[in-house]
Formats: sequence, structure tokens, C-alpha cells
Amino acid sequence: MPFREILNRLMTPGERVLWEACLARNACDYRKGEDMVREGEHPRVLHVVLSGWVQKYKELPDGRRQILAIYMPGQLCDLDLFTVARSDHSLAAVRAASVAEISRPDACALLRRCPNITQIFCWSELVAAAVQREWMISLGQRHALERVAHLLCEIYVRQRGAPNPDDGECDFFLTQWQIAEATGLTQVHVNRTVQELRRRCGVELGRLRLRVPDFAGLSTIAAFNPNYLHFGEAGAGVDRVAPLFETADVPVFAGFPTDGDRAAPLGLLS
Amino acid sequence: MPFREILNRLMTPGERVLWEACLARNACDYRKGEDMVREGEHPRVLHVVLSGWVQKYKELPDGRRQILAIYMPGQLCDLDLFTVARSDHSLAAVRAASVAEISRPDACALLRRCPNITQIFCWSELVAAAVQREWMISLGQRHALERVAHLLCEIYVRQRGAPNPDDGECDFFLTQWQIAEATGLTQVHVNRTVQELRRRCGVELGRLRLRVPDFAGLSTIAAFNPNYLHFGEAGAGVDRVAPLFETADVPVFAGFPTDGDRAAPLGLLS
DNA sequence: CGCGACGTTGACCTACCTCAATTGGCGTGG
DNA sequence: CCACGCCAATTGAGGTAGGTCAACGTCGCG
Repeated sequence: MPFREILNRLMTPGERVLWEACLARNACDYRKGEDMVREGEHPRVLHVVLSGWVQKYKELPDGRRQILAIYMPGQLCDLDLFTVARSDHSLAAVRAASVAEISRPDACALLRRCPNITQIFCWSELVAAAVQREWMISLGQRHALERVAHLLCEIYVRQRGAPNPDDGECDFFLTQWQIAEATGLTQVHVNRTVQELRRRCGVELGRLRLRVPDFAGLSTIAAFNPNYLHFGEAGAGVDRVAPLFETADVPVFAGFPTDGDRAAPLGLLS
Repeated sequence: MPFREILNRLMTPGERVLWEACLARNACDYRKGEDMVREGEHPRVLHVVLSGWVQKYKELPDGRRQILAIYMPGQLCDLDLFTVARSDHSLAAVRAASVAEISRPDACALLRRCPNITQIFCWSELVAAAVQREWMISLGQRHALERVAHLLCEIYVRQRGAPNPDDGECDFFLTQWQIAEATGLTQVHVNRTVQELRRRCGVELGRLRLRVPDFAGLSTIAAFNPNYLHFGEAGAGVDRVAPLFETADVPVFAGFPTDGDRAAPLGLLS
């Protein structure tokens, strides 16, 4: 269930036209590893993946680097930068990638005109946060084998959808070095771990493809539970975001203080 | 710069009254470790910390547990649950804590009435995401000493504000076991690490307090850079969230397709 | 006074890291 | 079409940060 299918399902045809026109205005190509946004910069534009994958990462002063998220075609990478004076992370191409850059005014105008699009991206931002939490468990609690298996499961499911027939394949653009940066392991140890997965359930990794002949086996190793991806909830999720965007001067609940009330705050928080 | 001060600065007095009235409607007390929301449950209410700390966590089938975030008084713990059919994480008291539970209808009504409050919490959700990213670097890249030092720095700064006079103290409600669950280490190793920090820069931890006689030293060990907390940007940040909430039927940009246009989508995304 | 929760210590172990060299595939230029 | 060079994957040997297990100390509280 690739993200762009979700978008197609959630946008009206009219919205889709506006959205794609917006994307078409300014597309950029990046080479492998090239930075699109660097930590500390003032963000000027929003980035939407058109083709290839994009990585969000952060690095320590001494060069250690952690990949924080992977974005696939259709995904908006940095809604958060909309609201922040200087970026607290970097964005780079995983390998050759094409990315639409949307200027702030264009984005504002579009979102203002299509509240539904705003809601879709707010919702997808929440899903991205859920994915981050799942990565935190990997980094903090899972062993190397589980970590790598879990990453493969996630990437597979994000492209092919949840309950899958065994044996299938999908794109896979990360090098073993990048897997290492995403999982907090060493490139060498990732290599050994991948070999172990090959041995145990026939996973094939290479030539930019991932083949999974035994998804059940792989997801058992990973203790993979796809709920956190919130598939199948997209429509309902977006609807539930809606209340945040409605404004009305309604009474909040019975006995509620009115705006005229200028009583001192209760000082509840201690 | 505790979160509740930020709230006070950003809300109008009128909003503050409404907000606190909302909090006052239903306050609950929890004991140490008691769950407020369990993974997989359908979330019914939003939780705002009144006193004590709250932890967001997730656990693996075999019981390994990762603390994902710590919430302090004034913070809304689970805006994301607003939009989700079943929670993908759990919420529990770090130790005895008092928490306001806001029903969905109340929350909708309040947010509808005070868009500014919605914006404040959307912004704070973005900051929470930034904190999560910083934790990911800890989990993936930092050594034990750096990890624990970084956690202490964060907790200290979140309570006392950014540039601090050396020597100060603050609340500290985590046990060493909980520090271990947050940092992905072992309780035993956390103990040894804390002792090392005591030796190196005189940190004192105990009796629910954290004393930091040499913050500069501690933050050097941690390579702590407080930018990710986005202090001092709260007001501007909230203003920048605003465009997401404005609706208008404006032309998006020159040459933009109109709603009448029902041309097929461009098929840009590949 | 006794119990339970936290913190502390020691001995031993292993999952993963480091360093370093080698192999294989692929795109490019001759 | 081949040769070169680059990038990614692989292999080996040896080291260490941090884990495991188990016991003991200490503080606060009922």
C-alpha cells in the first residue's frame, strides 16, 4: 500500500490536480547522499518525494550519524520545518532521487485552499511519529537480527501493503552502510546479520531489490506488528483530524466560564 | 523554562480560564507505574499532566520495555490518540501523578472555540517529535555515559530553562531502572554510569532531586545542544502553525488550475 | 521493627565493534 | 569490447562496552 495510493484515495480529483500542479512547479534532482536541508539552516521550502527515497538524519559533532526516517514517493518530508526557525535535522537523498520543492507561500496558499490536503498531511505526520516510536524500540531494545528484520518488514509492507502473500519483492534503495546508520549497528555487523537472515528465511537483498520468500518467517524473527503503520485507517484518521480545524463560537460545556469571565487562572498545575 | 510557563505566556487570560476549567472537570490520581492508556486500547480521553511525570512507553511481547517520552506538568500527552482507532503505545505514571482527563467532546468543543489553544498544542507536538528524534540519536549512536548525561541535561533544561547558572537543582522522578528503560541500557550499567558522572562532574541524583554543580561539564560530556527543544521560539512557532488553520478560497498561484479543471492527474509520482 | 523498593557491587560473559584486507559488480572511458 | 576504478559487500581476527546473574546494602514507610 504505497503512500501515493493512499493519497489518491483520500484526495478528490480536483485536489489531486491542484496538488500535482504544485509539485510540478519546481522539481529537483539529487544525487546519492546529497543534502536537501542541513541541520541549523533556515528552512525555505517543503520537500515532497517524487521518485527514489529520502532520509532524515542527524549527526553528532564527531560524525556519528543516525538515520531517523525514510520517506518514499508521495510523502511530505518536513511539514515540521514549516513552524521552526532553524531545522534540527538534515534531509538527504538515499540515492538518486527526484524531489518537488514547494515554496512557503505556495504551500500556504494551497493548504488554505484545500483544508482536506492539510488534514491528510497532518494525519500522515502522526503516522510518521508512530513509525519513529517503533524505530526507538528497535534502537533501544531489539537485537541486531530483530532490528534488521524489522526494518525489512517495515519497508516491505510500506510498499506492498499489509497482509501479503508469501514471496514477493519490492524496491530497496539502502546500502548496508545506510542500514547500519538506521539501525545503530555497524556496517560489518549488518552484513553478518543480513547473511543470517538469508540463511534463516531466504531473504534476498541486492541490486536495489528486496525479495522476501517467507514473510511470515521474517516477521516472526522481527516480532513485527504492522499496527503502528495504521493502514486501513487512513480515511477515518483524516476525518478525526478534522475537529482540529473547525472553528466555532460554541459553548464548551454546561457551566463553562464565558469569555467575559476574567477570573484568575486556577493554578491547577503544580 | 517549565512547560506550564510557556503555556501561560502563549494563552490569553481568557483562554487560560477556559483551559483550566477544562482540566478541573476530571482529574485522576495514578500510582507509580499505573497505566493510563494501554497499547491496543481505543483511546477515549486526552491526558494532561497536572503534577508528577508521565511516561509514554511500548513493550515487546517478551516484556522488554522502551520508554519513549517523558511528560511534565502542563503537557498534553496524547494529541495523536485523537486521530487513531487504537493506541500504538501505552501511557503510565512515572511515580504518583495527577492527570486531567479530557473527554473527546470536551476537547473538540474547546479546541473549536479556541483555535489558539489548538495551535499551541500542535506546536508542542512538533517539539515533542524533535525530542523523540534526539532520543533516537542517543539510542542509536551515543555511548552509555553520553546517553545518561544527555538525558539529565534535557530534564534539567526542560525544568530550569536554557542558559543556566552553574549549580542548580530540579525535580527528578525516574528510578535508575526507568533511566535504563529510557536509554536502552541495563539498570546495573546505569548505576555504574551515574557513579561515573558523579565522579566526573559532581552530579547528584537521589531523593527525587537532580543536582548539577557543573552544567557546562555535564553538557560537554553529553555534547548537549539544546536547540532541539526550540525554546524561545514558542510564540513564533505557534504563529507559524497558523497557516495550517486558515481557510480561504484564494487563487493559489498564477496559472494555477481551477477547481473546474478536471484534467487527469499528471502522474508525477513514480 | 520489618518490609519493600532502590541502589550498589562483583564476577563473568557475549553481542557487537574495530581495523584491515579482499572480493565482486557495474559504469565509464578508451 | 575490454580495462580500469569505484562502490558495495564480504571475511577474519581480536577487543570492549555493556549485559547477566546474584548477592548485599540502605533508605523510607507503615
